[in-house]
Amino acid sequence: MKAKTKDDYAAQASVIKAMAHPTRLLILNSLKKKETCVCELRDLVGDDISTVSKHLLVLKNAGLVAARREGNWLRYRLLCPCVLNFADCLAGLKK
Amino acid sequence: MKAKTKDDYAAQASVIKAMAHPTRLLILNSLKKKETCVCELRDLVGDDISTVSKHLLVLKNAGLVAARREGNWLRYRLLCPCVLNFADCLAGLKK
DNA sequence: CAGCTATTTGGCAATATGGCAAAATAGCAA
DNA sequence: TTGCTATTTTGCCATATTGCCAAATAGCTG
Repeated sequence: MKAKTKDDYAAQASVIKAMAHPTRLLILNSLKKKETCVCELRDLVGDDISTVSKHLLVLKNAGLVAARREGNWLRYRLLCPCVLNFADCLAGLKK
Repeated sequence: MKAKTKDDYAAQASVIKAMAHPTRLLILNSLKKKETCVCELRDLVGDDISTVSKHLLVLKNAGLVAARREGNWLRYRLLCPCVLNFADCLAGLKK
């Protein structure tokens, strides 16, 4: 692995920042199991649907998820399952 | 892996948030190579030393680094190298 | 002790973020 | 077209974060 520039770190940090929220981690974990529409995710996390939508936008901009329209529903899916390996690695840290 | 509670996600998110900054990623990568004192890290990142110190505090509170005093110097070291595997996984995402 | 170096802390202004609600948009069906 | 549902966008406000400077602290040496 070569030396990284500040830009490299900024790019990584922006993706990590996208994960750095409890609700978004919950969403990512849920998407690991299956493609899910926004309304299901709203029921899961319990926040206002506009809030859930904003979280999904954050994840989409970070390149972590993608959406596919199916009739009225947008089904989101996880693009990078490796992020959850990381979450598991962290789970071992604190306990 | 069992279902996680909101608290589990909050704990994970707080660690991830600690990583979600370009300067802190740079610091973590540097610490992977060797224990490093604050003044060396200041030269590396180029910010004011108080700013670097605050970043290190964030990392310490997250449980990612620890400090050891050696004379006048505090040498910081990385507690959880696995976090960098994650960063590498992300690096593969964008390119 | 005084004087020095390394580091942390407090305060502050600028900026970013989270979440709610209202308005806007996209697609379906009659 | 109108009406309906699912979703996104926008505006707003409260809160959190960032990074600088100055002051305070911790440990060394003489």
